[in-house]
Amino acid sequence: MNESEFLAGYDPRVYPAVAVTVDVVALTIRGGGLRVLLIRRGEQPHAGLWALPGGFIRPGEDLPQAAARELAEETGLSNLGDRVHIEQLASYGTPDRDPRMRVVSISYLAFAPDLPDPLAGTDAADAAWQPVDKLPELAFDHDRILAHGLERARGKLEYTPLATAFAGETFTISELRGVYETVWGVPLHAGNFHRKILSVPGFVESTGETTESGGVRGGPRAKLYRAGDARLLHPALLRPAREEQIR
Amino acid sequence: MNESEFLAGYDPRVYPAVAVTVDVVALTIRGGGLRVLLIRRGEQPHAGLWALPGGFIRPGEDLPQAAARELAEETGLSNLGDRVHIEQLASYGTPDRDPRMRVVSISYLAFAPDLPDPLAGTDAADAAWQPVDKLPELAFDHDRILAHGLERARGKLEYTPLATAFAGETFTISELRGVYETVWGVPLHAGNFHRKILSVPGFVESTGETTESGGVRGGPRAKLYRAGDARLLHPALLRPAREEQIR
DNA sequence: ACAATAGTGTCTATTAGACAATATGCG
DNA sequence: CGCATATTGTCTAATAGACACTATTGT
Repeated sequence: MNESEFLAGYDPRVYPAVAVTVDVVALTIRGGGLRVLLIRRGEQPHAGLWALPGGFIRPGEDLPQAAARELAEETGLSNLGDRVHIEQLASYGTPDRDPRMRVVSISYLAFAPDLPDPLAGTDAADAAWQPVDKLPELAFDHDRILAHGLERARGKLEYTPLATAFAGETFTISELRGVYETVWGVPLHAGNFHRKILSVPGFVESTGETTESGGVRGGPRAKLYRAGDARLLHPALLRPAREEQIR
Repeated sequence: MNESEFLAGYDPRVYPAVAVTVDVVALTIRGGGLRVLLIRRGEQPHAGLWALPGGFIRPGEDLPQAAARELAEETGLSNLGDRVHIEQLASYGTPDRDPRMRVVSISYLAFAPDLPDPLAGTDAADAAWQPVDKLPELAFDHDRILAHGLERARGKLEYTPLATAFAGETFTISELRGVYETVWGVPLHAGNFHRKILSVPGFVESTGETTESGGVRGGPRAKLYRAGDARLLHPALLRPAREEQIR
């Protein structure tokens, strides 16, 4: 190892600057479908394209904190705090993923109940919840990040109670089934689903209340539940076998 | 938003430098137990403490490439390429996790069959495979990263064929069972395990060969298998229920 | 011979899933 | 009234796990 290698290996300050950003894949269920929060970029690069909300981390700011800030700031949705579940997704650092400079992005995955329409934030020309099955072209490598987020979300519904994060404070079993059907994109058997949910310890707990009225097309009032204290579902709710995804 | 906020939000160059490192949690099975590759730091900070192999990313270098390089470089183990499975674990960016400067670390998780002893690399005073249940104090927040890696590894054995990455090119069902027992830390029923493995499509495929001899304490020769083409195990191999881990 | 291990057989409790039945409430 | 929906019941096939058995090989 010569001196320049030594320096290159040991002192990061000889490098061109590396910027660190957070990007947020925020998912919700709206209009009967799964939607992701996108902002339209107001500035170069990729001005005019849609992108995930995100931006540079600030000094002294922890990563999850930066993700929450970007989500709130770029959409005008504040006070999200306790209604949104947020977790780290993955990091992306391919050298040319941003034309300006070396940018490493830490992505976060957020699950939200149906929220108000976002307001375009400070550096966004526009912001909207967009259906994940009818997406515009995305800036940078955000299509890849989003695909990764969707895959993660679908998987986590199986073995965690995360589906409740898409529902309101209280919900019916049918509403919960709607979450699974929407995220997984498959119809589920109402009766078996109902029994299965109630058989998983700690998934949901009864509020003792029922809905005010039956469904719009009739039917009895449904019992209301809130999220239970389980962090893992045991046994898990497995998706119908997907032979093609195994290999 | 005033001008300084504007600048802080838009131009990363006004920030103090952020350094990006990769750290690798490399796991193997040795001496009947699960072990992790640690290096003893030769330099400040935390000189003398054990740490995960890792270091700053280099210009033009992709993140997985950096992880593979650090693993090879800091241990003297080269040509690992095709024998080691490596995947991204998580990222850590708490502001004060490194006393020198703001450092964001992307961690990688590696699974390896039993490899030769590492050689201390260029900036490591020492390097060794150390049992995960008898660890020394670790530098930085590496204990947290390692704990996260172990948790991930244990979980992935359930629904992916990753256990084969701990075995050699070919292996017996008993050896594979040993991997599960070691990583999970629980004994498994030999007969039921055997049947279960063979029932999962694409997990293992027979080589048609058997071991050269029986076990050291007797027994018939075992059939040899190699990893199959499945990427997911279906149905999964679930760990015995862990009531305490659910909530 | 004896002990250890590979591999297979069998039985039972549990579970997933198909299907049915009943009751409630909307139009 | 007629239909959609919530909830519960029943049956069957598949599975996990306990246990047992046979065959093979090292000491």
